[in-house]
Amino acid sequence: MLPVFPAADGCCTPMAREPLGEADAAALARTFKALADPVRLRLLSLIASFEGGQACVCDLTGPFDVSQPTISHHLKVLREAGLVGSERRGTWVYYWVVPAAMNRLASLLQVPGQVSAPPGSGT
Amino acid sequence: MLPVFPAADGCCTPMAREPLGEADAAALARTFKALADPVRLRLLSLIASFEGGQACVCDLTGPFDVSQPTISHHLKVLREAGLVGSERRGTWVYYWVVPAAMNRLASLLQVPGQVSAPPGSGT
DNA sequence: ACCTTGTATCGACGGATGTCGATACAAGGG
DNA sequence: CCCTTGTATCGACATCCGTCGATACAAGGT
Repeated sequence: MLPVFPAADGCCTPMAREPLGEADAAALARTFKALADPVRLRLLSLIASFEGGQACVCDLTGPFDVSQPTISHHLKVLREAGLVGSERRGTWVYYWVVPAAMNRLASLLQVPGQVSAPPGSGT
Repeated sequence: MLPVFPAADGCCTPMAREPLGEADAAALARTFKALADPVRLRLLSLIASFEGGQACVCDLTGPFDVSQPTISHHLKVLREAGLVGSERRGTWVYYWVVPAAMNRLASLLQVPGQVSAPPGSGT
């Protein structure tokens, strides 16, 4: 399984550089599955946007049209994917995003070479 | 639907910066769904790794344990997500990744504040 | 102790998704 | 033309996934 921590600009070989192995692809797919839901994406950006980068579940149930158990489920998915961390503080449970995990994904997606030119041009 | 073209290093506001709207989240989730499969991830990196950045379907069916219709299906998903482009050239159909789309996703995922500290990061 | 509030787990259900074989469509060669 | 090769579509099936209500667990106040 790919390590999650060492996120940096050039930490991970972009997947466009050499073919992904089966195991890596499976692990990566699991992570992207966690991102492949509108509620979870909004949860992530909502948590990250909170002051201090943290939010308790009570802050997160309001903005959504889904039930509290569903929010709890989505938070669990994000946590198990390593995208967020959580901690109980008294009565409340707080969540925060794990920047290293997000940045690692970002660097994996990066396609070197060109950024904003139409495909198939010359080459 | 979010535009796919204008990908650049700092083109799009990272989703960690302000809460994603419902529509944007839905569109983004659709894109990540396309990435949330091991076969599609390997296809993507395999295509990108080919010389010239292009591969015909006949190059892509071999490395996988799934049937040709399944590969064709996955390529369709990637194409409809805007992650790859395709073109028929004689008997064969060629695919290439769309760097702008990949880099846009990468910049959206980026969480500012804790990367690899480029020179002069004031935090 | 009890009750209240916050959060997580459980079981169930409907819809989405990955896979296949069969088959249709596209292009070129005999 | 027909046949061969390359690719896409179709229909069917099993599994996965998001959602819910009910309920269990956690912590603090009275």
